[in-house]
Amino acid sequence: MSASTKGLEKKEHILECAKKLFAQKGYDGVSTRLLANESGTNLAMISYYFGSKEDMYKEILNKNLIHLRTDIEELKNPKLNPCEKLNLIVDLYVERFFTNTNMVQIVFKEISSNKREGLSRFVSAKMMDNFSLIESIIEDGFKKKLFKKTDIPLFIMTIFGTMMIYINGNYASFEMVGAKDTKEYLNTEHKERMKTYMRSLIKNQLSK
Amino acid sequence: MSASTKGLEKKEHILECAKKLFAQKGYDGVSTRLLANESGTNLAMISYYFGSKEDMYKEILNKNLIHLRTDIEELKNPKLNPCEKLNLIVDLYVERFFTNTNMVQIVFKEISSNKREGLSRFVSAKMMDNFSLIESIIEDGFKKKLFKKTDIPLFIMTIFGTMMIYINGNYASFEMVGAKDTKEYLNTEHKERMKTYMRSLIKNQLSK
DNA sequence: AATAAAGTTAAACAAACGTTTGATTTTGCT
DNA sequence: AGCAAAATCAAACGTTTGTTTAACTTTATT
Repeated sequence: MSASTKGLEKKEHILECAKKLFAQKGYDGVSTRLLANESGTNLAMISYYFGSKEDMYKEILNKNLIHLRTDIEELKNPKLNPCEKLNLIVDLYVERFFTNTNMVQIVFKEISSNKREGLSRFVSAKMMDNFSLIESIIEDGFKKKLFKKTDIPLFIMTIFGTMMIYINGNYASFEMVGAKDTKEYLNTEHKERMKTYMRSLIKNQLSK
Repeated sequence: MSASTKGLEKKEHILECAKKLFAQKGYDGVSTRLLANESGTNLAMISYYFGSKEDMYKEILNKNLIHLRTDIEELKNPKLNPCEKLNLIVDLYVERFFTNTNMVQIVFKEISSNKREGLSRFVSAKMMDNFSLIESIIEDGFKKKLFKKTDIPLFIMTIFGTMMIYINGNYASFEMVGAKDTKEYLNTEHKERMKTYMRSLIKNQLSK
């Protein structure tokens, strides 16, 4: 293995540890020394690889925000009606939220923070991209007289709010659904339960 | 005005500033010096009044958590059916969320944090109290065959998740609903809009 | 094998942190 | 007015913070 490859692996390892820590404790709650200990690397490696703590944080956001983005070819299939499209897209979000829990937590912490104004706006804008896709599908459903009227922005908040609170709620959330720990909370069974529920939400709120 | 009264007023003023700052930047994002500047007091007053930064934070939580609690006599009125009760309770939550935005933000930051384990569990438990009241009303609706079946824990997350993301979402949220700033975002018009929407959510998800 | 580049380290840096000190001023009470 | 308690202050405390340094080891290339 080449030195640069090994270097990249170590860099990735640090990023992975940082992601987990930021998700748990927030940006200000994670010191460079804690990160160095948890990742088993020397303190100086953070500056060496990333320049600064903040640059590392931004790199995590930049690298991972794309994973939360929905961009699937199937949605362009004209045979699918808006309801089917919506179910498809929400299924995908549940899937991604359940497999990128750390990122979901970081994104929400960032959005709900007023510390790094520019960054918050950037992350918010990325989320808005996701929202607008859903919005257009719902509006299409209106035009085709398939959906009843609802408050679209608030309904989109409902969709994301439900998933956000599920992923971010920790003890409160996983005790609610009767899971005994985080692992059980995020297993396939609970993921499918969420998908089923989200579909019922869409059906009840939109279908005539 | 007596010295002790004046002292209490100042103490309250510091608490009020701290609440706002913690809501914006999180516990670790607010230094005692920043708080001293923003509140126009001397740095030493924080220790003088509260003992420590953490004790002050806990005092904020203890003093304000009660405000998010729902405990109204009207709910015991047997003439109200479960749906009316649910509308009543959700109206109340919207009202409280809109008038205690700082506290909502702090509570959610605390719940979604893994930094102060004991405190997170404490705040989570307080929220669970609120959930259980809603849960019992929905279950009552089932028994009386007024409600159709749904995933109650997830529906409760939907209710709180929608309001949480509205209050916590900052730019992302208030741009979505077409508000130009925070003030407009939280005005009576938008509050009533949220109430109307929440009622539709309850009706569509629960009413047969 | 030699040289340069990349990676790693312990130690040190200045700045910011929460908190305490001791002196000083303001207040309430007799 | 005089005195004790409460409130306020600038300064300093010892830590912790993010970052840098300079010496070193390891790796890659010739």
